[in-house]
Amino acid sequence: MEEVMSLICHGVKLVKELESSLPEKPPESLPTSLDEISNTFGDANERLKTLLEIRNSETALNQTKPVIVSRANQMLMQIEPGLMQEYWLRCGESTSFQGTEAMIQTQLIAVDGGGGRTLTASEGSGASGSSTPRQRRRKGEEERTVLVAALRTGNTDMPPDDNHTWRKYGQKEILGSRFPRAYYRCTHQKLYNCPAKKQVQRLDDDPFTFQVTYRGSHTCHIYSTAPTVSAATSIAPISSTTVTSHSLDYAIVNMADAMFGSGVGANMDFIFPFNDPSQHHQCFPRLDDSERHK
DNA sequence: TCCATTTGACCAGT
DNA sequence: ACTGGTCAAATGGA
Repeated sequence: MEEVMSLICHGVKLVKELESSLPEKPPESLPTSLDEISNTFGDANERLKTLLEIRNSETALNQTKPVIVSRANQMLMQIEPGLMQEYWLRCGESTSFQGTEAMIQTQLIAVDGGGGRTLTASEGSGASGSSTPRQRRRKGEEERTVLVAALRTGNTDMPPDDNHTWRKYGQKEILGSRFPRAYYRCTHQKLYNCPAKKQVQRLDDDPFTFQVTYRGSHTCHIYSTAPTVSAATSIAPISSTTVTSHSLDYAIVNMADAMFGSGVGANMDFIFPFNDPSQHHQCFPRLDDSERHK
């Protein structure tokens, strides 16, 4: 891990050097510098992915509860203590910071098949005489569980904004849990038949961490092309296999954006796979009330 | 009036 | 029988 840290640190240093020398730097020398930065971060990224894969497989084998540590934060603090502090200061209390904090997910802790099923119209007739059958969880339905840090400011009861609009449709006391579980569905469920849902629950042993389980994917489209990095940096990547490493990617790009301006992160596409269509959110971003459909 | 949230009840799965 | 997921009526805010 130290190796990865030093690589990231080196990459950050290179970016800083490039930034400071940018005005007088001849354009011909830019590709070399960018290549060097690209290789450094790319190497760190690859090593980090390998490490995290090993770690995740160990977790799965041990069947132990994941340690709730904002690992990316800790790592970055280790790299350069002042860096994170400056990053936070630059971000202040802004939404982007909260989103980033939210995105610093620590582990992909579960992908299971679920136990329920979806009733068909014919078999759902028993639901208290209701004309519409109750939708139950699909067996084998895609499910991604991530841990996100609670907001330290504002309403800490709310899960961090993930740039989607969710409507709460239920809350349950869960046996053995100190905190209730909240159930959300996509606001556009009816309008666009969007099946995306999420469950949010505080962890018993760490009330400042939410366990967020996403089910279904958004079908309410807006992006006809790839979203910009500024969008990507404020939207948590949703993938059953790449959540952890990409979160770190986003965190690092966010830091770069905050440290060096929004352009830097955008220029880091070559390092982090924002161009991967599977990473694109397809749901509408939050709309102002005035813009919301009536 | 519309929309989001709350909350008790219902129901499928185990 | 118990638990978790969902529904839907009631309520409140804009």
